Amino acid sequence: MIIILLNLHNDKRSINCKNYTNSIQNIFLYEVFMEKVLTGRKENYSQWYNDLVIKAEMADNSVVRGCMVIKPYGFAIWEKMQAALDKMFKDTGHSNAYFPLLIPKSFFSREASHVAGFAKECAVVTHYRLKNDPSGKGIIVDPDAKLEEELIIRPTSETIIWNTYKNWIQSYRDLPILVNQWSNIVRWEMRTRLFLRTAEFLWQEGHTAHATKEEAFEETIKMINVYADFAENWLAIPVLRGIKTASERFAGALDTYCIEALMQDGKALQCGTSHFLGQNFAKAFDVKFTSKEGALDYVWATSWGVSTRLVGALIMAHGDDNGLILPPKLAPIQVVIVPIYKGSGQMQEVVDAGNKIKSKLTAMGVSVKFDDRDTSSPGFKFAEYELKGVPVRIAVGPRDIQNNTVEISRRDTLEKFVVSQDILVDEVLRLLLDIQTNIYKKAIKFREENTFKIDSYDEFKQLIEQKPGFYEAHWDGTPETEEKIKEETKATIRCLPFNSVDEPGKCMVTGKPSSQRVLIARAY
RNA sequence: CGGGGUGUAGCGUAGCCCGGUUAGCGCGCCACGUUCGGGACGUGGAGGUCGCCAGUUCAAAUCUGGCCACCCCGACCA
Repeated sequence: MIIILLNLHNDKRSINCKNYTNSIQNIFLYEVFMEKVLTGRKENYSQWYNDLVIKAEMADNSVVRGCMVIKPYGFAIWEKMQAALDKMFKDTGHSNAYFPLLIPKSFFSREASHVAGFAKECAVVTHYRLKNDPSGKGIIVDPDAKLEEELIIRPTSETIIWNTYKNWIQSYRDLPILVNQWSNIVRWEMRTRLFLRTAEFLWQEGHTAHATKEEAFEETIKMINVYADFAENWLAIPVLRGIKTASERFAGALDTYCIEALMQDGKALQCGTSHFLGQNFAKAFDVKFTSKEGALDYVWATSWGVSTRLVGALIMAHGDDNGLILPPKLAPIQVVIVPIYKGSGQMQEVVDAGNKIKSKLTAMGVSVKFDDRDTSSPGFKFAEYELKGVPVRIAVGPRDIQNNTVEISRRDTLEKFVVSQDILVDEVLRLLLDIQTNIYKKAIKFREENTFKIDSYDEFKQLIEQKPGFYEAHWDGTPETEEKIKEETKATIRCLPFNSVDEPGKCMVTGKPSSQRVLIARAY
């Protein structure tokens, strides 16, 4: 009998087996069936991710290939990220501005490596008008409306910004310029995934101009540290800071710094980058300034950015088979209250109690949703908010009103307990803090358990298949060896981590001398 | 952009191989009633240009061609 049920369960057409399982009163299998809303992480991680993004109502695919619709719940998470980051940028002296979406094509050819890096994935605007198709079939591009100079939809804004900075900067007194912009950009990607890689995405890009190399360098490091701080204290995702190898460097940068995080499937995700641009863009756009001493010199530059990809990071770093697990600091809903009642007689009393709890928590700055919809059952709501990763759930029913209690459940551990309403607010505040640190600790533990020192290339080739994760290995510093590793193992050098100790060794591939271990992983 | 797969109601699908009634089923949705402490139940109901365009045929969800979209695997990337 059990075998039959399991088969039914695995069969996608098993819808009717609900009744069937009921009829033989097999409660256990019934529950297994009901929980089967998401694909399990172990079963198929990328399917789990795709399911979750859709089912938690974060985003949908658009009819336009590679583009996504960010739905209110997903966008609310992004807005919370924006608010936190924006404050951090302001606190470090930056101001927001906005530069245009469209960039003259010629701007891109000014900086040689920049154009080489982005040319392959640019959307181009060639015309400015449509007209009715003379053959009567819809609408066509008007061939008479061809642009003199074609425009590129920004894949990043260095060129348009440095062309503008030229007009802003004459003297050292005009420096530094510390500007950030929140915008969308388009990179015509071959293969896309919601939040992780889409043709259009939202991000912020900081663009700063400095009088000295030292100052620009300091800014580059400062901002990668801001990102690391944000990742760990807000996203609750531990990150490694480091410097990219030449081949992974931003097109047009002298150095690229990054934060790298480990996802639950053992793959690395680059979560933010900060570029030391040297004088490359100043030279390309002829941006010079007169120094205190009266000398004329090119301006020093940085740029740095994080994107809606961070929403994907959040999902993959913390989620479980029941759905999202959101860090309380970024959760659009921190606490959901679910009323439980029998019949309309009890309803009013319970709803009143729920509203009271809501206002008490709201007064303490907690974002609360009281879900008093009469159209779905408590059990349904429990599952729904677990899917959406709401950190704390409070259930109130007649029994609670009688005992002056509530039932609290925390999303990260799924533990449930009953507390007195007298200490409810304190308990919730404590829980929110605890969940924030707990999921961070859990992520650190996961990273520790999946970070390996490796010295043998043969061993590495096997292990990267069996136990994907972060690998620390010696590398001889040549692009040839880097390329070889990439080709043979699909893993890449993610970065040369800041925190790695000086440790003379031998390159695991060539045996040539190496001064430190680098971080190698398969990456998104 | 290369290899593979899939497209039938909002979602999941049967039917397609072998063309022929009114395209079947589950979830969801709507109405009413009973329910409500872990995804409730009953009764009734609505919902489909079978991805799009052409072709073959007396007749196309079904056969042929083209196109589009999505998924998986590669190359490229935040």
